[in-house]
Amino acid sequence: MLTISQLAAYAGVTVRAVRHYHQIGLLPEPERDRSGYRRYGAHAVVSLVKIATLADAGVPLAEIADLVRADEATFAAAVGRIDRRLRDEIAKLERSRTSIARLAAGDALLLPPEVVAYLKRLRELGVSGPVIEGERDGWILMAARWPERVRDWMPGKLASLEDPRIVRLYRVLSQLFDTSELDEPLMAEAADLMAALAEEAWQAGQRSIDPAEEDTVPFDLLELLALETDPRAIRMVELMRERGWDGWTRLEKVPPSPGVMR
Amino acid sequence: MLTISQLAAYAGVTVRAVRHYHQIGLLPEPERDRSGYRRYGAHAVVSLVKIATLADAGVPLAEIADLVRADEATFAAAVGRIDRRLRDEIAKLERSRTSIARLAAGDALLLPPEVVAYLKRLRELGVSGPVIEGERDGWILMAARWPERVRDWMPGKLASLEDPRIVRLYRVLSQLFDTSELDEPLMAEAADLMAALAEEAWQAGQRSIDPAEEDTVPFDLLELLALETDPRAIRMVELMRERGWDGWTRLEKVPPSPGVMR
DNA sequence: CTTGACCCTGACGTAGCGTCAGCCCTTCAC
DNA sequence: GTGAAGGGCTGACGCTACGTCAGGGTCAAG
Repeated sequence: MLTISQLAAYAGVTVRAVRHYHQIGLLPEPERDRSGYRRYGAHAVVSLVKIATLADAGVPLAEIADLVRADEATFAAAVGRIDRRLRDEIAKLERSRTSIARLAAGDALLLPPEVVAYLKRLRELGVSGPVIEGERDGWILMAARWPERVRDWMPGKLASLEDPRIVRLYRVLSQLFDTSELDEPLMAEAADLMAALAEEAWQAGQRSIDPAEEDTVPFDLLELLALETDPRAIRMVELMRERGWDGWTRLEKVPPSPGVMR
Repeated sequence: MLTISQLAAYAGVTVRAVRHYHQIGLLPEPERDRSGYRRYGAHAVVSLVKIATLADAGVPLAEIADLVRADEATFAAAVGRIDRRLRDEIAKLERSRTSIARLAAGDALLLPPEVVAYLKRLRELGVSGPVIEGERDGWILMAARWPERVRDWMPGKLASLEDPRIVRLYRVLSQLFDTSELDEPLMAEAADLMAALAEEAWQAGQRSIDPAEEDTVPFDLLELLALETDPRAIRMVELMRERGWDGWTRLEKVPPSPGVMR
């Protein structure tokens, strides 16, 4: 007769595992000796070896009980189920691994490579940290909802960086948001630049996305993000409104007003 | 501002997951509106998208907090750790899958194919169910401790089935244990056969395994298994002892005695 | 005013054990 | 005889990442 630790050692499992199998009724409780210790015979060893082998093969404990005494059909079905489950788990982990691999290459997991390239270009153009972080977070919002569309947009965005006025705008914004001061003349310059660019896009027929059938939530979040990030963004919205534009990141033409927003 | 379900939907997670992230401090609790509802801004969306993306990539939640604001080296190390962990998990599941595949082919998971072939041969020779089950359980015990050695033994075991006396022995045992009667003359025949075979093996120099340096536990369990399985095995041991052999599955020469065992 | 869709907190459940805590039993050396 | 070591016992909490009630409040629409 064996003690619990001898039994466990024979089957290559821990004592705790054996007690667990007792607890869930997978392995019957054996007789106790006069001091209350469990004493195991050869049948218990055979049972435990079977259990341990199946468990090691990835069979859920709940199914092992049925499995060890099932007929052909039940057995085959169970094996099929288990195999499918394992296959799915493996596939999921494989996907995780490729994601992790992309992680090793920087922002690439959260943003499509095109966006990463765009942000890199901004950095090269001397755009400051805070502005780039705002851009990145904004693109994360967009990419979360429209991963494919964002990729389509990027060539245009990248090309627009050839326009010296746009580069100038980014640099002005950099200067604005890199300190904690409120530089009113500089903000006016930024607003003028943005208004001019918006007007040009408007003339060229580039309206904002049709609000009728579009999901505006990402754009709303974009506005919100800017307002949350820096109180000066509120002032910028005001300045734009004075110039006849509503919004900050997605501009709409409105009658110019000198009023306060909200 | 978003409600919790809008936030969750945007990031593609469940409401419960968001609350869980709050609970473990992964995502900061937002302001509440006057009815106690959580209200989220754009920054929360960005944070949650990051968290969800990393979690989906298989990063443990406990590491995500560090990961989203780690320096280069820490980040690379963490990514390396995570990738290794994923690789190991995949490898384990792959092994499980091959095991499961073997399961689909019968006993093959618990016993080496050679033993399965041996048992199949016994069945062909007309050995009855109970005896085969006893054999199988016995081999499970042996294979659990000595998987390799068992495979080496099998060619000899298989060859021994060419000996008509051994086949006869198996058939007598089948007849004996297939009913619940105690057939004394048949038991005597079985004992005579076993004794003769043991004597022959002994003459041929095939001693039992050297008990000095051997692990006898598997053999002890084998004896125990027989005694547990059927009380008539006790009688068989007595009969063998009268013929000068000790044990039942691993025989040792002893002075013949008509006494009772133990 | 009701109805259905949300929101809240709190708490238990999941799988398979690991790991105490607190106590008993046996054995061995001193 | 007496510690100390090395089992064994039960009971209970911990871990992962949430799912799923239960019991109750809130909001918007018909």
